[in-house]
Amino acid sequence: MNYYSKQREQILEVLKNTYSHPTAQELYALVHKNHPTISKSTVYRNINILVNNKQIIKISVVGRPDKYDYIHTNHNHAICNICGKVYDFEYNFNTQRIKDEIQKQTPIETFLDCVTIEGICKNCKSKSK
Amino acid sequence: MNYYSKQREQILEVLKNTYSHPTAQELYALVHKNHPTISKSTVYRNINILVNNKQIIKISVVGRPDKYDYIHTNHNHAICNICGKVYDFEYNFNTQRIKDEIQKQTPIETFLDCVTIEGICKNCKSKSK
DNA sequence: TTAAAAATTAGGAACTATTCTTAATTTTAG
DNA sequence: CTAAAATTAAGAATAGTTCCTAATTTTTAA
Repeated sequence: MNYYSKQREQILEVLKNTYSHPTAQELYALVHKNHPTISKSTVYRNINILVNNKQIIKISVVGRPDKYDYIHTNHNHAICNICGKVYDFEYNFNTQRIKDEIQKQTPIETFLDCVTIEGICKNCKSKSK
Repeated sequence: MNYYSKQREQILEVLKNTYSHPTAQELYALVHKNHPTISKSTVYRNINILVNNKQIIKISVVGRPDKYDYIHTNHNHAICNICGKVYDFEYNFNTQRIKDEIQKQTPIETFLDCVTIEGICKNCKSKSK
C-alpha cells in the first residue's frame, strides 16, 4: 500500500541526523542539497506519510509553521513563544496519573507521551527589555 | 499607546463568553453576527494585540489554524491530534520542579503555566477502526 | 471646546505555507 | 517482462494571515 520511495528514505535520513526541529521548508532545503531534483510537494507529501506512519512527529508552534522531529526517544518539548525555537528536555512526569486524570476530565483516550511547555527564552527576554 | 477601540472590546467580550477555543476565523464569524461591519483584518490585528497584552492566549494545534482562549483561570490543554479539538483539564503539576529542570536543560526562562498534552479522542479513535 | 496628532478602521491586495492536479516515471506483483 | 498501482516534479490552486491605504475615530493639549 506504500511503495518504496528513494525520496521518502532521504527525507527520513536527513531528519534522523538533524537535531534542530526543522520546518517542512527547512527540511526541503536540507534534502535538496544532496538531491537537487526533489520537489517541494514531494517533501510535503512524504512528511505527511511519515507522520501518519508515526516515524516522525509534528510539533506545532504558535504563529509559525509546524516543525518536525525524528522520534529518537521519549522526550518533552519546551518552546519559546517569541522566536519559536523548540528545545528537548527530560523530565520524569507521572505519566500514568496524568493520563488517568485527563481521561476522567476529557474524551482524550490515547496519548503521544510528549509534554509541551511554552515560555520565553533568555535571548528573547533580554531583547524585549 | 493603545487607543480604545470598540471592535477590540467586542472581540474580547465574545471570547470571554465562548468556551470552544475558536480560531481567528470562527471568532470573526461570532463577532460579525452582532457587529456586521467589522472586517477580518481588524479581527486579526486585534487578536494579536490581545495576545501581546496577555489578555487572551493563543493555542497551536498541529496542522490547524491557531485557536484562542480567554484567560479565565490556570488550566491545561489536552488536544486531539486528529480532529484538533482542545479540552481543558486540571492537574496539579509540580510546576516549580518542572521549571527548575527546564531551566537547567534549556535556555527557556519564563513560563506560560499551561501544560499541553496531545493525544487522540474517543470519537476519532473509534472512527479510525 | 476644538484643532492637530496618533491610532484604528474597512476593504482588499499581497504574502506564506501547504495541498492539489497532471502527465511522466518508478515500483511492485504476478 | 508487463500491467497495475503508487510516486514523482512542476506548478497551479487554496487557506490562513498580514500588509497597505485612505477615511474615520480617539486622544492630547492648547
